[in-house]
Amino acid sequence: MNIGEASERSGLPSKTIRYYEDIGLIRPERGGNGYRDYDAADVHKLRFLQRSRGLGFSVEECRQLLALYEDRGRASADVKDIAQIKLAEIDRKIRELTELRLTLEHLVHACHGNDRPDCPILEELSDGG
Amino acid sequence: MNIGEASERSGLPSKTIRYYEDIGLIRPERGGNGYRDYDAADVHKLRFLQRSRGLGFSVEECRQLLALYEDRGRASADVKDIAQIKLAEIDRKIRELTELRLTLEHLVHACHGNDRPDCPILEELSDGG
DNA sequence: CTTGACCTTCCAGTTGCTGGAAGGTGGATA
DNA sequence: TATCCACCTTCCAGCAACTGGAAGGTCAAG
Repeated sequence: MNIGEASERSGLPSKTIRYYEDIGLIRPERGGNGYRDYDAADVHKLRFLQRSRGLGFSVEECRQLLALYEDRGRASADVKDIAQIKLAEIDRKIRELTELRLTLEHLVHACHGNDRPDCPILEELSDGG
Repeated sequence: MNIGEASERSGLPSKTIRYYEDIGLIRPERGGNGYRDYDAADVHKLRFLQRSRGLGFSVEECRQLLALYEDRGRASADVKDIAQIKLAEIDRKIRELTELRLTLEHLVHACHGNDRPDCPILEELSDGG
């Protein structure tokens, strides 16, 4: 099938699919007209990529996961390791954002938000609290 | 003062300070030797930038905040608006990351993580659950 | 007078795409 | 058969927000 159909079936834009080919994640056949020709296995891989990217794995992590996925003899522990590292990263991000949220919310509440020039938000940014 | 000292006092790397000049956020004087020469007001702005970037404002938002900060007659409501939009964005990010976390945690728990090849994480990525 | 820590500019790379230009191909229609 | 349009191709450029490095100028100390 052409890239348009592969795009529909995988949920990835054609541009992204070509990009994934550029960086060596997939290698579809080519037809006599130069068009890329995707088979079911290619679409499967593309969906795999779409889901793992959506779960927050970086492209390089997806490359590892894909390699593990294609290696029928790999240990599930290898996959679990990657996922656990990712989980810790997500936890850290959530913590950081939550702190940020608190600070910002505090500032927003402190600001009366009228047409007068005095503003606790700018004061905090300026003075460092 | 030279860029090195401005860097120490503001907490921003010299590279970043030069970059902020490139994109027009600050304009320090130049000495006869061509070195940038920062005064207290410059360092103040740099610290302002350092804090607002740390609070998750984009560089363009920082530019707006800086303009508002320098406009002695601005309404605090303008600043509050920007901060509230940012707050909503942070909330959305936290929600998304929390969902992500749940999915991943579920997968990690389901995977026994041994040296056998069957792995629920890869199965999920492959089949779409 | 040389060393080493600064400073300068400029160019390239990072991540993960996305947009657009210029041009070839394929199938339906007039 | 001509033409049209949607699709495909490649390549180049750009986004955010820096960061790294090369090549070279400046300055104070020993």
